[in-house]
Amino acid sequence: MQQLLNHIQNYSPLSAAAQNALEDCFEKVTLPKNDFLLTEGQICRHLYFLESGALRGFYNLDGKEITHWFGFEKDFVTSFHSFITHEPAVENIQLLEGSILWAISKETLTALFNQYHEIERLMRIAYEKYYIRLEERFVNAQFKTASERYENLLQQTPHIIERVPLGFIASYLGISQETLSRIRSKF
Amino acid sequence: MQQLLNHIQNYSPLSAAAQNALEDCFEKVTLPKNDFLLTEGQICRHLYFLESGALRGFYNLDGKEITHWFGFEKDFVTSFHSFITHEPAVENIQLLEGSILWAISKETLTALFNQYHEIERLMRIAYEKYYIRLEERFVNAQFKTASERYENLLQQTPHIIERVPLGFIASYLGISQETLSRIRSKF
DNA sequence: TTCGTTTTTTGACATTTGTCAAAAACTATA
DNA sequence: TATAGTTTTTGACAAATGTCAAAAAACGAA
Repeated sequence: MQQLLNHIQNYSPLSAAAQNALEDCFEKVTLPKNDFLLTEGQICRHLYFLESGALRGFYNLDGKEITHWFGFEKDFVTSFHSFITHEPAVENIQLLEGSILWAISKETLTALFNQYHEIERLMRIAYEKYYIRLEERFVNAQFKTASERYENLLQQTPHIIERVPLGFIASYLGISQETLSRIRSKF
Repeated sequence: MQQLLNHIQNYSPLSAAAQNALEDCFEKVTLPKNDFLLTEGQICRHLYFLESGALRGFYNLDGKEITHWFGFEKDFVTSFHSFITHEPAVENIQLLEGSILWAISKETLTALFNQYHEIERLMRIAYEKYYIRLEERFVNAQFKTASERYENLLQQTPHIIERVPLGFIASYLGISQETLSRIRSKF
């Protein structure tokens, strides 16, 4: 929990009262490897902070699992579309490692926003960060070649390669596993 | 200006005081076709609301212009990365049509956030909307074929095709102009 | 309208990436 | 350490998309 409070105060400082309120409202969740945090069709009603561990978001397309994002330590994770719109999620969230998470429901978070301007500010800033992170992934996906995307990954988030099977990484990069394997053999 | 106030109150209601503050802080900008709102290397210090007209964001890669987004009526536009991080923009923003915009500087906006919780809330909600919009574009870019992306565009934002040259649309979809032309000939 | 410019389409070919099947390498565990 | 299961690599070929050059069409100003 302290890790969560420390982390978010990199975004914006919090009063003691707001910190206490957050402590009261987040609930600890411990899950083993391969468990699901969410399965498609459910409405995702929680935002999670990943204290330790790793997970992936994936959806099914023509019988194949398409992994489109990963979460690691200090990431906020949720099925954003479902969480924001209250529509059923199209994706699954599955643990890649045994993990410790802190969960807060949308209702509780909304109540905190009403009570503490500073918490809503935090969220506004978090969205900024996540927006530009996504924007970068978008540009990579749309305008870079498969090799460039892999090299980017090597340079910017090498920890992913060490912790995640290559099959998941291939679809994270938007290429087939075979192509990824061939790219890797050229180094 | 009234259009701006109406539009954002779809997100979240505003007190009269907040509305007046916004009215005082946004400045009207009128620009002719082909003018630049921003050129690469500049720090983008403003957020704009596009009341009427159209524009594009593009950057240069190997001598080619890569258009990666468009803005139309009722869109908030800025170079998000630059606006958020205060780093020089890698992109240019150019008017596709003569346009009317409302501009607010980041400093002024920050001051409004401090004064009006409800305005910061509005921004938090706006980021939510823009986040899931971008997420959808990302999934399209990474996991859909060129034809699927074009069909998507036809169904979801047909106005783009009517108002923007095909060359820009091709790079918006992440394909070459020739490929786009061939896809179109199949309908 | 006509001329010059810009935009869009078409053709020929090259390159990248995907698919399917099989082999090889790795991992966990009995 | 032997074995079954999983993950990764390799090969052969197919499909999608890109590139370059030229033709055709559309557009705008005089």
